Parts: sequence; C-alpha cells; structure tokens
Amino acid sequence: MNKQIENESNYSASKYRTPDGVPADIIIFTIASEERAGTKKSLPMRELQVMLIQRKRWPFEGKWALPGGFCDEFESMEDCARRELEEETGVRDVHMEYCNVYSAPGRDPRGWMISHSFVALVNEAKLKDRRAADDAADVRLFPVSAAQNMELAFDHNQVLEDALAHIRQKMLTTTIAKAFLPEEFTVSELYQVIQTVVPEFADQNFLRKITSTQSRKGIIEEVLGANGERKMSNRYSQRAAQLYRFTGYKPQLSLYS
Amino acid sequence: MNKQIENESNYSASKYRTPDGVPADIIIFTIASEERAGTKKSLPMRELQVMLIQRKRWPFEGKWALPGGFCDEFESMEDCARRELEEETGVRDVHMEYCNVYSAPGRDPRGWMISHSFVALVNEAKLKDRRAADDAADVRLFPVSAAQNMELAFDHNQVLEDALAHIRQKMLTTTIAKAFLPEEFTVSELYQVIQTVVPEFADQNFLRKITSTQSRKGIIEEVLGANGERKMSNRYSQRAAQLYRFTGYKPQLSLYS
DNA sequence: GAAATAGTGTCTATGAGACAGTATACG
DNA sequence: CGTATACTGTCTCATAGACACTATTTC
Repeated sequence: MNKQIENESNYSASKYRTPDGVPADIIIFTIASEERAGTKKSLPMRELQVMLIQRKRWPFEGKWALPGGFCDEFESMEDCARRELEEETGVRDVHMEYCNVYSAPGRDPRGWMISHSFVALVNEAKLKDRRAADDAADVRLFPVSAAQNMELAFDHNQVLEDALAHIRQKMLTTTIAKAFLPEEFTVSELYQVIQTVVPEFADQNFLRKITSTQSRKGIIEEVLGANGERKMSNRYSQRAAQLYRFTGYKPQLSLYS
Repeated sequence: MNKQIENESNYSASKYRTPDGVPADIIIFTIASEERAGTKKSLPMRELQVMLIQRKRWPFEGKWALPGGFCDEFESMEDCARRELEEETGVRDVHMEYCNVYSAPGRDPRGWMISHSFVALVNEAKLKDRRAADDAADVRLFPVSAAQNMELAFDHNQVLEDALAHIRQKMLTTTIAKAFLPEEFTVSELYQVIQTVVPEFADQNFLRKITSTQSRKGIIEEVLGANGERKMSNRYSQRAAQLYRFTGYKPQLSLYS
C-alpha cells in the first residue's frame, strides 16, 4: 500500500520508512481458586494464572504467546487492547492498564513492530462461563510460574516479567486487589489475593491494621445489611466473618512523610 | 515507499495499513534556582521548568511544542528519546523514564502517529553551559505553570499534565529527587526540591524523619570527609549543614503494611 | 543583637510487631 | 471435642505531629 497523506503543505509521511505495525499485547491475569480437598469450609488455594495462546502461523508457529493484535487507524492502543481482550475472553468492564512499550529493533521477524503491553486483571468468576464455552486447546490459562519457565514467542518472556513486576508493585501501592475480588469480601480473601500476587507479603496483624488503623481507615468499609446490622459471610469459615467493600479512597503513599 | 518484508511464509505486513510514524516526545524538566535578592546566604527560590520548542512548520506552525522526533527502524523508542534529548539539550546520562503512549485517532494532522512520551529530569547545572551556547529563540525553558496555560501543539497540553502527575507521584515514592540535586546535598535542598515538584508537600519534622527514623534510615547517608569527620556545607546558611548523599536503598512502600 | 538556617528536647497519641488468648460453628 | 477461621487483649518500642527551644555564623 502506498500511503498518501493529504495536507496543506508538502509534508508527506510516506517519504520515510514507517513501522510495519503497532500491536497491543495483553497480559491477562486471573486468580484461580480451588477448594481444598477434605475440609469443606476452609480458605481455597489460590494461584495466579496468565492467559496464553498457541500460535498457528509463522513466526513462532506452535509456540505459546501473549494474546494481542494489531491496532488499526481508527482506534487508540487502549481500544485495541480492549477489543483483543474481549475477543479472547469475552469479558468487558475489566481492570486494564497500560504497562510498557517494546521497540527493540528485530524483536519481531515480521518487520518493524512497536508493541504495547497492557495488563488486564480479570476476576475468575467473569471468566468461568467463557472457559466452559470454548475450552480450545490453543487458548489456555497457565500458572504464572509455569509460563515463566516456558519459551514464549517473541520477547514475551520479558513482557511477562515486566507485567508481573508491574502488578506486584501496584498490588501493594494501589487498590487493584479489587479487580480480583467480589464486590463484598472478607479480610482473609483480600489477604489471600495480595499474597497470591506478592508471595513475600506477610503481616500477622493484617486484619487489625486494615480495619483499625487511622491512616488506613477508609480504604475498605464494613458492609451493612438492610437493617444496619453488619453483614457477615461464613463461606470460608465456621465463625462468620465481616464483609467489606472498597470505598474508592486511595491514600497517597510517600517515602518522605 | 513500498514495503517488502521478506520472510519464510506468505505473510506480508504491507497488506495492512500501517502507522505513519512513531515519535517520541520528551518532557524535559529542570529546576531553576535563583538567589534571592538582598540576603546573601539564604535558600534560593526554585521553580520547576519545562523545555519547549517553537514549531517552524506545519502543523501548528509557530506554536510551542514538546521536543521530540520520529523513531527510526534501527533504534528503540528509548534510544530515540535519548537521541532527541541530546540534540535538544546537549546532555547525556540523564534520568529519563518512559511515561505514556498517545494514540488517539486524529491526534496528529500529518497522519496516524503513535507518540511515546518520556520524562527527563535534568539538573540545571548540566544545562547551564548549553543554555549560554545557543539561547535560540525557538528553544526555551518555561515555568511549568506558564506552559500549562499556553496552547501547545498537538495534544501536548495533555501530555504535559500526564508527565507532571507522573513525576509528582514518583517524587514522593522514589528517589528521583536525586536527579535534581548535586551528588552531595543538604536536607534543606532535598526538601526544597520535593516542594518544588510537589507544592503541597510539607512536613515540619522533615529533617528528623529523613535522618533518624529507622524505616527510612538508609535512603540518604551522611557524607564524611577524608578524616572521618562529617562534611558540612554553609552555602545556604550561616550555620553549616550536614551534607548527605543518596545510598541507592529504596524502601518498598505499601498500602497494607 | 537581628537574621537565617540547622538542629534538638519533649510531650502525646498512634501504630508496628509479637504472641497469647477468646469466639463461633461445623463435623 | 477437635478444627479452622475470626477476631481481641496486651505489652513494648518506634513513629508522627506539634511546638518550643538551642546552636552557629554573618551582617
């Protein structure tokens, strides 16, 4: 295709070598929970998983890769990523954020490709229907630890590492845990989600700190029932636990104060 | 130019409409300090400034814009940004970080352009020589507050706002203040730098906190002279102040613990 | 001695960290 | 009655936040 750009001067972008494509790649994370065998009421095992697709074409035919696709002229990179995300998972209204750009020369054998990575955090509940519908062999969720040890297409191993570092940092400094939780959740669930993403995270007094310390009070709030009584859940425990929800309040972290 | 990509299949990127360019735009911040008139030894006035260039060509001829330029096939976006940065300012080895991508359709009248913004933090000392050399009328530092009120080319007002938000956040959560400071600095200088970037920042006990609280101890350290005595400076004060340097240690901030 | 910056003393309320103890309900 | 989760009590030490106070040097 020969590009002609009409404009008011003699400028023409077609004088220059231009990129062969600007793809978006999406790192779709979800947390899979599995009931522990034996006990009924107990906290589930949780595992961070990432969605990969198996390539059917050159290049990297047969290899697993992050889902993605090319941006077209009439959409933004973000639109493109959301479109791809919906095609791959069937879900909308999902937490997605821009992560990084990959532009090293030679990173894509098809030509000069500037790839943009987006991280999507999808609640497993939203993914369930879809998973049943087409359990295609070429689209699968892998435990992140497994994906890290696979040889992925392109520079996708690096993209995955960067994305992981990105969400680990965000998990601790923002309230993105919300994306992996139901609207109403218990403190243990929140704790588990954080630990699933950031395994090093540990805090004996977590419950007390998140609910009772002044500086953090306001991040989550107790859910109340119709009559003003506190709403509880005993999904995971004999003793019912208080349900909480995020408030939207986000304290500003600082090194210096 | 008609693109032909040789490869082992019948894939050809040239079948698709491709972008007309992938520019990098650089938001070059510096902190200008000015001695206060009258008093000799006193803390200078500091002001956050941003570098703009005046466009000579369509589009937006005559308007001020962020410096930037097109990426070529044999460099990464980061390389491109560093190249442009050096062309514009003559400096290397500067703190620069990737900020965001701008891809809204129609954002550039020349065609389909996916722009990548980089934030550079340049110490005014490094900029001084250059500024004297060519004080070109079409490249200037503006106070950020002035730039915000100008009508910049393209979507550069938005790019600037995003970059500002980016460095404000980073200023409080990382040690990028380092980029605006000499190797050895006083606590007051550090405090001033933070305040210049984040005007809301205020902390009566700053000195004590940064030097004496366990959780933060290790971010900066006292500079010692040859004989192990503490190195002081009285550049800004009658009473000499302890000099500090950054250690490289970066505590991990967390909402939850 | 006034001015300007640097730094310390001290008090109170809050929070971190650790560990033991109690509460609830199911099987 | 054991077990798994959900909390609460309590102790110690560190920190935040506020405000007054002292220290050093120059003009």
